[in-house]
Amino acid sequence: MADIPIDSGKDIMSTGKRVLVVDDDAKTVELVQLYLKRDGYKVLIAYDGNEALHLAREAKPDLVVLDLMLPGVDGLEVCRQLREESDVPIIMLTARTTEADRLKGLDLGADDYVTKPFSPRELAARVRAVLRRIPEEVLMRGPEEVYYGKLAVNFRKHEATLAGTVLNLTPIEFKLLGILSREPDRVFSRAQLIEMAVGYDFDGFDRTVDVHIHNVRRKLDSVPGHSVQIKTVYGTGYKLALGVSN
Amino acid sequence: MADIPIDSGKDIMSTGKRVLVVDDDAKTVELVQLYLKRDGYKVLIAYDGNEALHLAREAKPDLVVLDLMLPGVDGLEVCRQLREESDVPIIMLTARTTEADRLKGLDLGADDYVTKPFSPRELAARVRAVLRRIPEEVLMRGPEEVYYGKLAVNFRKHEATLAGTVLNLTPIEFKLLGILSREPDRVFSRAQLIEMAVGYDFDGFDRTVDVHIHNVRRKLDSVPGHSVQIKTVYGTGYKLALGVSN
DNA sequence: TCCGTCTTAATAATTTCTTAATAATTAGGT
DNA sequence: ACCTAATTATTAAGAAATTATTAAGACGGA
Repeated sequence: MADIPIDSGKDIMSTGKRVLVVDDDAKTVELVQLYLKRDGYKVLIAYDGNEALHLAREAKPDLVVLDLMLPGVDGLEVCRQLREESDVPIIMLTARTTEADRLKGLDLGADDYVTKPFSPRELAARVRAVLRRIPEEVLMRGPEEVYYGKLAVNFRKHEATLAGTVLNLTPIEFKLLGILSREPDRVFSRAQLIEMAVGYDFDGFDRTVDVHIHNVRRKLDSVPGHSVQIKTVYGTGYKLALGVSN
Repeated sequence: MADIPIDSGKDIMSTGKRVLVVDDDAKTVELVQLYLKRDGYKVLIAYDGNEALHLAREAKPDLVVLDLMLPGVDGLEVCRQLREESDVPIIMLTARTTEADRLKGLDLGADDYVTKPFSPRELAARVRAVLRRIPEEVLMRGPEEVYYGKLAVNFRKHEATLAGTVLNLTPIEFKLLGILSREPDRVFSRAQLIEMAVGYDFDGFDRTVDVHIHNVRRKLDSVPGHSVQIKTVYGTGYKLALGVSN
């Protein structure tokens, strides 16, 4: 097999997100743990419902893999409790596959299902899928580096330079400039920019973009003798353009 | 215009929009269906390309979720066909496809894509996101740029040029000129123009258009050596026409 | 804890929209 | 041609909407 995992996941690795695995079967847990660790996640383990709830409150994991069949507090109950306390994504492990069961899980806020018996590979892929809120493809597709005026944006190095000077951009700033650079002159709405740079599930406020754009502009302007600028299109959004040299 | 919530996703529920899901894998379809239904959409299902095209023509869905790997007619082909017939937004489901495949899909007019395996919750969120920005992109659909005489209106750049000179138009002015340019020589009433350029719920009075038209004319006239003009049709409205060069 | 980043909120600055008043033009009847 | 009523053009000012800027708090990671 192509031994390159479906989505390279390497970006996620570095983030070291925490995944809480809840299952009373030690063997299952071990197997899952192995695969998740290989993907670079930190794995927390709970063998029953109470432990799960406790750990979830303590460690605030980024995702919970939850078996429905648990000793003590039932899996569905755990799910409901978790939902009351946070928005942490939940992947349910279940042997039962009736429509009713699925619906129940959905109503309780599960993000995805994996039915037992499952392949740990599949589970790992689903974990990546749930945690992958911003498709890295958005930034990684297309050429490795794009140029516009004296601006160069290198996506492999994750680095932008203007007239040879390295711009010290934060992650969001880099994504914004990357998006704009890919299609200079095209206008992007704030909603589009937010979605592509922050994530489709961002539930904040459009105007956050303004601040990021402002900061990118500030950094662009700190480099003298170029003409790349982010233009405001009143009532619509922003676009990258060449203006008067500064 | 305050207290109407700006649409935090799930408000769309009440609209009951129709989503066509095209995939040959019954399990995938079922899962997607569950999540979309929970969000209040009416879900139509097709298991192959022909069925999909048929249903799309029949039911005119508001959005299509389209798997690329289909038996019979290929997903890309379905995408292309759909695009020829309508502007319905398309979200593509791609398994591990090559870069080339994805770009192809986007070139064919897909609005977004999700790679398998995906979290159904993510898909639901994307559906909301795409449907949310339809109104703002309504002008973007159709041709990216239209020409009339020496006038060019580019919707992607949100920029109009006359004889190569950029016209500095306000949002409403741009929309007005865009509407007129799409169908030169056709007369539009003030009510039509107001509705299309300002909004369905404008509660002001018709004559406001006159001022905007006046301003567009002024900006057109500031460019010498062309012949594009907005003509007044007494008692009826305005239209775009070619007149004597100025 | 310290540091960098993100988000939000408040306020300032800017641009655009609408209205209203007046002038100019048109159409139609005489 | 002339007169009149209706329609449109022009202008400027105040209102409204959008964007810029700044700073403070939240949050997570070294």
